[in-house]
Amino acid sequence: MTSNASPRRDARRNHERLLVEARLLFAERGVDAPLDELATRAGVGPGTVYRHFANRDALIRELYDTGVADLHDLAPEILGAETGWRSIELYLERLAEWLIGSPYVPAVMRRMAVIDPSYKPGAEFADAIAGMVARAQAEGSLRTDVTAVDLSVLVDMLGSLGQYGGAYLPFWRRQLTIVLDGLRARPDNTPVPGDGQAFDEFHDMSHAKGPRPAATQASPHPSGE
Amino acid sequence: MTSNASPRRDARRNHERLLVEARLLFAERGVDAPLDELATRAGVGPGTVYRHFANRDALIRELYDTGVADLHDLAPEILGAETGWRSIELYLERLAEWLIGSPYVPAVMRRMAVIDPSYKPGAEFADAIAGMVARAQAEGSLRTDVTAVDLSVLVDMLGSLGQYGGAYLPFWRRQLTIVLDGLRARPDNTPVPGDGQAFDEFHDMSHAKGPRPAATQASPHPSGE
DNA sequence: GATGAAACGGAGCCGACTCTCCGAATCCTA
DNA sequence: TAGGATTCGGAGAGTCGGCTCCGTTTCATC
Repeated sequence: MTSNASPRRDARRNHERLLVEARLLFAERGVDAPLDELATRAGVGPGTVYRHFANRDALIRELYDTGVADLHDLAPEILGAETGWRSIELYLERLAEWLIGSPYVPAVMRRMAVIDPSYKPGAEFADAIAGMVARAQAEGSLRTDVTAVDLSVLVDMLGSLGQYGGAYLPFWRRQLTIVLDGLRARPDNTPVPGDGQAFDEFHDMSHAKGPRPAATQASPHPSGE
Repeated sequence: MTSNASPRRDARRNHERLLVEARLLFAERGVDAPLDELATRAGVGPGTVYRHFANRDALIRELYDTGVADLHDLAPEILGAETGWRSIELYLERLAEWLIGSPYVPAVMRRMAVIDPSYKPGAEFADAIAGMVARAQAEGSLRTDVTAVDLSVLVDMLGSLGQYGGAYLPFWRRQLTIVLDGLRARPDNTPVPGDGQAFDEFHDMSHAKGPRPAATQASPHPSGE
């Protein structure tokens, strides 16, 4: 919101091209892909990249913001479903579909946590999701031993299939079906072990800076095996 | 198996240290992390890194091989379970646990596909897994509309939680429970949509070079939103 | 169309990373 | 413990990507 004067048409066009190509490039090669290549792909000079985005971090932040805006667009349909169970179905399906179609998102989220850990737009979704879960559980359709965080984690798990590229796109709904069947309230379900997490922890988790090292010990296979 | 002469003790020790630190480093910062930092972390000079691994690709290949060896160690317990269903449980649990504890694996697999797409050790697992699935389905415990590939994909999904770092480690079994409940044969399951994939396709998928671009279009949110 | 302002392109500087080379240090054998 | 071979350490050459600067081009307005 600096000056309300419209930028020139060519500037606006280049800005859009850069965002579009950045999503493709970051999805393919990670958020550290050379920005000179971004320039080439977008058909502009390197200088133009830096005119639009002060540096890589600024570009990542803008991609992050458009992602959050996407989520806001999805919310009404999901939360407004006729039954609580239908909301759950839509939540998993729409969000997983979006994640799979936006494979740059996980890397951008993780990098944002490094750039500015205090930046948490979208925190307002927490209450809505918790309400959705409570509704479906009161209705008797969703098993009562899962939490809103568990659902969000399942969404991320399904979304991780986006890493597998376009070849997998026709198949992820198979896993979605299995997960949804596992979420139904049923007398003979195995109880979910342990306690759920708070929603705050989910933000930190889904934006994890990277795997914490402690878990990785030496492989039992010394070397030349 | 080049020369059977043992390397010097310090050489062997450094080789192990480098592998251990490489797993940590690649998990934290990706497979493109600077090798000079690997040297620092392992407490050796940069020259030593290149004495042990001709280049980054050689290091990645060796990490890949130790991972495949880990899998060979896991196979007997999983395949030798008393019931078909128990095999399925162990397959999901043990492999997911391993993946989560080895967060360098996905990146290393993807990079290996780039380095040498023809290198596919572990292809011999396909028949064993297919047999395990057939056994559990014949037994009536595993739903019949899932394939061996579906299970492998579920393992990768669970394993993707390793990306979330140590903070999540106590929780992934919650999602495992849900998935297992979704895999049980039940009269009122939702049929899994579409056809399953061949196992060959799974190798290419799990080693996907990176998300194929086609799926990522522009966000509907032009820019300054 | 002329004019001023805004945006563009790309050459080039700077810092970071990869990998090499060789004198110094360490290890094994006798 | 002495000798010979192997390995180590780190300085430095070469390369690559991030980012800047400014002459040139494009755009909006009159």
